[in-house]
Amino acid sequence: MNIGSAAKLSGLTVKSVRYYADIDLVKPVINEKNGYRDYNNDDVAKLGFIGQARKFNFSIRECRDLLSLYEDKNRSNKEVKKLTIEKINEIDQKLKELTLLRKKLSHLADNCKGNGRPDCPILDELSKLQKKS
Amino acid sequence: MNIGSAAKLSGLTVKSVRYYADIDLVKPVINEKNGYRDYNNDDVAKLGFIGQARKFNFSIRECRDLLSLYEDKNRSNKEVKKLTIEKINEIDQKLKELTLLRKKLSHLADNCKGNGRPDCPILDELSKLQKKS
DNA sequence: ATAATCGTTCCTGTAAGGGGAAGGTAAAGT
DNA sequence: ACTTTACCTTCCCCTTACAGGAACGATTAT
Repeated sequence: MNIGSAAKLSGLTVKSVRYYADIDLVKPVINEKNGYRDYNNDDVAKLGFIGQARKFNFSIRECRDLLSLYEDKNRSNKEVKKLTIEKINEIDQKLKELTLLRKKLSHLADNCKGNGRPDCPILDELSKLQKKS
Repeated sequence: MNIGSAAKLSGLTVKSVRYYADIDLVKPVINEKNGYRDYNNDDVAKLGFIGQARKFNFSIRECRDLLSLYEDKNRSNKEVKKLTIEKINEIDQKLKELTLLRKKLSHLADNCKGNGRPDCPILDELSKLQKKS
């Protein structure tokens, strides 16, 4: 099938599918007659798989790893679980950072009356050169 | 002072300081003799201000806004507070997304034994084409 | 035959700089 | 005075994961 159908079936954009072909992630056969990319059902499954993994925040590099595990029928579920746990840890780290950031920002906001006067504790705070992070 | 000193005093990298000059965020005087950028204390204060705002996750575009408020002695603290609240809301949104993502991922991980066998519920799940997000 | 839709490649842009090359300038050591 | 070292400059490529669009060819529908 052509790229449009493959994109629709896998739930991706044509741009993404073409990009994945460019970076050798999912390489279709090339139709010699017209130069069109020709995708089969297996390719569509891989594309869908990647789409899901991307939704789970896996990078393209990680998708590549997952895909090779996905294609290897003798792979160990240990590696897959390891990748997943690492991703969870990453997310936890990000959550921690964002939570701290939110705390600091709301502290700033709480101290500012927002009453239209020129004095602003937020700007005052931002203008302090801080030596320690 | 030269760019190196300005960078050190403001806690930024030389690359960043030069970049901020390139995008007209903090424009130093140019020394006609040697073409060097010449920063004064006021510039350093602005650079430090930007560095702080960046740490608080404000984008360059937002830093530009904050900076013009910072420089305007008659500004209203209302606008500054508004920007801050918006940033907090953004962070809340991101926190929500990440939390959901974490839940989904740990659900995946929980269902996988990771015992070295080839069957992997994680890959099985990722290979499902999902119609609804 | 013609128009609409689909496909192709190629170029540009995104955010916010990092890395490094090539070359000029200034300060410090000998 | 001379050399080494340190610092400055511009310029270009690299990063992520595509999106947007131009220019042009192929296929399909009217």
